Amino acid sequence: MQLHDTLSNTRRELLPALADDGVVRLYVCGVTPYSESHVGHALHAIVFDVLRRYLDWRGIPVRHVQNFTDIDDKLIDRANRLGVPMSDLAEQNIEDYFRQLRAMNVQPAHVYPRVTEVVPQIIEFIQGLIAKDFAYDSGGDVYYRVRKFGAAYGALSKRDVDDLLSGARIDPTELKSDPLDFALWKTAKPGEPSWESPWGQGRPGWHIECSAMALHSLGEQIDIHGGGADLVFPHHSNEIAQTEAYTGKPPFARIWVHNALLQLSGDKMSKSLGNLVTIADALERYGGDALRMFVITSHYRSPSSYTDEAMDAAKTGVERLRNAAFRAGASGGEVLDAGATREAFIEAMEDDLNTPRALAALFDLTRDINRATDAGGNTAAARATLRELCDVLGLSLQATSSSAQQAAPFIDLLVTLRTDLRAAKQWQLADRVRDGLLELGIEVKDGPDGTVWQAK
RNA sequence: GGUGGAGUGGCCGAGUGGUGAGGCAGCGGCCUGCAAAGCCGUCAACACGGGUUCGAUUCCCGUCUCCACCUCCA
Repeated sequence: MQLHDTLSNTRRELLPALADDGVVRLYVCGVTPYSESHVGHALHAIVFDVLRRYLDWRGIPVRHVQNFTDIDDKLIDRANRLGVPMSDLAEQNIEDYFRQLRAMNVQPAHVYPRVTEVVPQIIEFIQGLIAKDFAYDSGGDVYYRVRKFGAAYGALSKRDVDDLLSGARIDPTELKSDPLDFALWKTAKPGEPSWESPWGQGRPGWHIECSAMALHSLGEQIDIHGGGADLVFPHHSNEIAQTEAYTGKPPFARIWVHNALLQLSGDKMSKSLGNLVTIADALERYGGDALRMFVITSHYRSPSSYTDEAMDAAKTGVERLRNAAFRAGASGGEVLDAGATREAFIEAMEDDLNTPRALAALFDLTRDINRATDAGGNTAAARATLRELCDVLGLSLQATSSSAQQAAPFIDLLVTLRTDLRAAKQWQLADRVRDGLLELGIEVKDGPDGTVWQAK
């Protein structure tokens, strides 16, 4: 499989995996659980879930790690404002996030490390950097010597280290010896959660957290490091600098995979307040499959905009796939072969996870299935393939909500009654039943083999 | 200002030096008691100006516009 690598700006072959055991090591920068997750986080989760699912499906062993940054400035601020412990706030948001991942049919990562679980390892990491003179203690803060790492520091973000100087943040309270240096450890301020360290009470900086968690959950070198494109600089640049300086084993990651960010346009009025759409909003309005369809409709490196029109189209598209995947068909007749679809699907996915093209193959198969079914052909195997490939993309194709499930006996009764009315050519009454059900979100469809219904 | 990316038919969105992407919507037809679903047909694009080429949406140059990053962010 070929994946675009941000560092070399080229496509790289994923296999073979770096480690002897052949397991692809995948580290993805996760969320900071300081507030509700928005659809951008959903896109991120779905993109890497599709990658993970595809590798699983191809029989490629993968170890997927995604962290939670549960020590963080914003987390501290918000917890203080709410008057709750930082850990409670983080826990609450992590629980919500997990629930939403399930609703989006995202397979859990193998490990979800948290910063609070690896503080001793972080301290050890920093000590190692100090021992190699890549870091220095300055009044209880510890900073990383960016200059010492050299020009390689700007490689990922394609920036010249000297150019970075002009943009470097100057905070008078910090005790850096060079403006480019960044904090590995921060002295505790009053009211902040803190941990004991050789440099006094304090807490880790953001960047060192991910380096330490990746190192301790996957090892010194990994195959894929993923995250949002907004993390390229400085977060991932810093990760490379820290980890490679510490281990002395470049490259830290063979392939850097960055998903483009979701635009939240179309809502000009609330621009000032941040026109964020939460995952919960999107799920309630369109459902997990539609959200996922929206994401995989475009390539993960192309920025896309979340709009109602796009979501409506995605939802309708899912229904088209679902209708074909579960369409009743004849068991006799000519057997429809889906082999070409499978090949096209794999070819697209191998090509830097080209989900739009993979999806196009599935829609082609959908048309073939419908056509063959109309012609009395045997599409059972083709439909099974469609369902299988949809599953690789993480589309659940589940039509019926739990509430509709509970009402199923009553709906069945109404539908049976309506069938009797139709047999008696009582069209007006039959239509009243159908219209009434539609208003309740139940769609009734009459086919040659009888009437079926499903929740819209 | 710097770095990177993008401008494709009504909308979303792939891709390619010359062959139909795909989806959603529209239109006409078939099917249906009527619908829905489905099928067939149809419509239409490659920001602008140059250049290379037998031929460019696809390569090169320029212009315009948009976005991201350069500060916390998936």
